[in-house]
Amino acid sequence: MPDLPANIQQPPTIYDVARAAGVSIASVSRVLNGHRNPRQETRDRVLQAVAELGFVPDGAARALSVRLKEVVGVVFRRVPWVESAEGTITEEDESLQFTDVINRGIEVAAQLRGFNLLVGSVDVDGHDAHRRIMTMARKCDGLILHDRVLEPSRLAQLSQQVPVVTMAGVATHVTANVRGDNGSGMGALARHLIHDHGYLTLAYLAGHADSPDSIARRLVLAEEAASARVMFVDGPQWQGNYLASGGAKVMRQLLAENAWLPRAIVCANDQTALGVMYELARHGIDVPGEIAVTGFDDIPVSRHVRPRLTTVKQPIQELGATAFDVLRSMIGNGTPAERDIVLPTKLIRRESCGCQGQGQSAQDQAIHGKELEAAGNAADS
Amino acid sequence: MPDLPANIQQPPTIYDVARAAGVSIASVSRVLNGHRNPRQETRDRVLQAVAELGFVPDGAARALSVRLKEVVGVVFRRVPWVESAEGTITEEDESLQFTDVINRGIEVAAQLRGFNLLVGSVDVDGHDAHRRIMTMARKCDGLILHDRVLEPSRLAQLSQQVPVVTMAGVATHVTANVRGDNGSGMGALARHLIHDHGYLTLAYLAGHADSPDSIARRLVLAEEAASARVMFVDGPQWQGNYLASGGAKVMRQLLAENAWLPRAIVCANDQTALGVMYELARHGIDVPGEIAVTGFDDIPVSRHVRPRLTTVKQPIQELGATAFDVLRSMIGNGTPAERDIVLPTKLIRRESCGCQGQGQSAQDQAIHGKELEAAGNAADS
DNA sequence: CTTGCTGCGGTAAGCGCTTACCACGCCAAT
DNA sequence: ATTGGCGTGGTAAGCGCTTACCGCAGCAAG
Repeated sequence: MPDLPANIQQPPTIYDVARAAGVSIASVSRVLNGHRNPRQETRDRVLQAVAELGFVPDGAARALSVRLKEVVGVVFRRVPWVESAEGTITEEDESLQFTDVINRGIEVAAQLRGFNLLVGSVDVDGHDAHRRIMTMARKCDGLILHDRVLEPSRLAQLSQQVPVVTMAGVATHVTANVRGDNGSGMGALARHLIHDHGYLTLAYLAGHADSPDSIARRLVLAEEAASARVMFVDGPQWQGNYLASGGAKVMRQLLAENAWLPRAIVCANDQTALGVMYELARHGIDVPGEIAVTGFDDIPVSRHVRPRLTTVKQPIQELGATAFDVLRSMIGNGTPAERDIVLPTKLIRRESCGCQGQGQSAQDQAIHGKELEAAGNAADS
Repeated sequence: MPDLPANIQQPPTIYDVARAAGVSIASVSRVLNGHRNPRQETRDRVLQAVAELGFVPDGAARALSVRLKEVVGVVFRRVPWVESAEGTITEEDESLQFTDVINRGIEVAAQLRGFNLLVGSVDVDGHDAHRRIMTMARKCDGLILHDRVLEPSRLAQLSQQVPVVTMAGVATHVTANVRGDNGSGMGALARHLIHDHGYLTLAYLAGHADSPDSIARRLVLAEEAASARVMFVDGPQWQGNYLASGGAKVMRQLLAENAWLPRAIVCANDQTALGVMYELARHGIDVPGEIAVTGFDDIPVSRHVRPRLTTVKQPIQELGATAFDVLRSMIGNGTPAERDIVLPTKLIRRESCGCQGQGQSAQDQAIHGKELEAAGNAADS
């Protein structure tokens, strides 16, 4: 059987359609773009030719002409990949997490407006990250940047290529930023730990040292602790990196040197908390009995670990969708209505803080059940 | 403070650079594309102008000119989203799974070759999926299609726009396909259950009825069962949909009508197995004590559930990377070296099949530990 | 001194679209 | 019968690049 290389031939162009329909390329274009110009009879001829040839306009040509690519880009930092003992590649963090969920939110919102999502990742060393991001920028109408993918000093340069929205960063003169409300969320969490549980010693296990989110969360926690006259510790030995490995490493270190430990460890995010719980479990330390642990974000796995993680829920999906909407509003007319968008957060009490969480537990179960059922039905249809 | 709308002005074009450097646009282009033509002195002038203006060539214009966008697309089927009782949106399946891992593999491989990844998803009803995919196709140099995003009859039409590679489908005259080796993997799993564990009754909980993977896996299992004279059941009441919800639903149904159950349930994929175990646990049925359960794929969560899931490992990451490589080879010259690429699979024995798995467990732990450590160190650097 | 290379670099065509501009024919109004 | 308006659709310019083609020096060979 001769496998015809059916794809060496180029797809039809608008000229082919025009010829087939016996009209000019202008008319073809007008029909395709829903102008009211061409009359019905012409329109039909064009449409028929389009159908017969299977014509779809080329994106690049269209983009060049209308100065709109209908593509937005998102850049995130890839977590390191490791060769495991089995010889296969596994990644440090294996669940659908903060970044991934945000990206989904972006994608869904983009689809709604006829945009597609171009994804790019930079790795830890990110030596030529700058160049790669620049190139990517010129393939898009706008860019959404996750935390730590580009030195802030480069932002101005980037944003003169395309509009830029950052996630969990800070707004600048030229870029907008979308984030969760760290203040109210962390405030509620801190008061819960201090007043409801009566914990007298708290530690903050930080995210990246320069992360605005991490800094803001630490600040609020410190303030609440101070005003309640509760002991608060942090510092270099409590420096994590937003990854489970970072949390685990900090705990391993602390445990190894037999350091003093607080009654509750407030982590910069859920990932970190997961790492902490993992390490505590390995050392036979009971959570929350001996040490309470909390997270931030409410990523999906948080309610699947034991004990289930008490955390502050961010509307992760909406964070992404909002970022897209803001970016969209910047494309075309240059300025967004608002430069610093903050979405509400909410304390989610589960067991890792010491709550019995029976009610909560039942609720989660119910949700989970309903969810499975509903999804099952939908998928069957 | 007047926030200068620094981005209403268009980014510089090659003409701006040429003017600034006092040369023609041709020379600028030549310098940027590393031709040996322009002499050092000219080259320097150009480079300086480029740096001063912050010039980066426009992707669309470049694509139009060189007939290469350096973008590949991937389309996957989004799982349904459900309004939960809390009023927030959650998705049926919350972990980084088959599709996601493949996409990462694609993205990483693409980056290596200077390509970017355009992602698009279609939802369950996918009413205008066809049009959306077509449009997307013209924004890319090639397309990778996951299972069930497009009716096979439409494949020919699509592939006359751009080269197409399918995942876990079947190769056609015009498309290539990448998949795991179902035969050897399922064969090993079946023989393990039958000979090592001595189970006498097996059921196959299918994926989508028309999925080549699911069909192939079922076939091999049935053959092994037959040749060992072991009882094998499947059928409509064992029809899942590759989702956890599907597995759970099948079990709920079976349990509700008090149906007879086999000693071991072999699931079409890990997701399904997770759903099955969830439902069995809810009914207090011990896995693997009363019923053994196995999966397929070895997605990351498989080794984090209790009991840990015995499964057949597919090189998921490589599946994606391979798909990209094949697609890349089809871009430009029309035909891939091979149309049906199959990657090896491997039986992974954990506890859900009835193995004690202490050794395996220790190994997993070790890997996990090493992984965390290595990742932590890498991230710190 | 002419001829023929060779290295540089400018001119312009073209990639596949969209759309401003205009030509044309038709009909109502003068 | 001439004119002006309007609906229709063709012509061509332009989007921002790459590159084929060619002209022009400079220099070695005849």
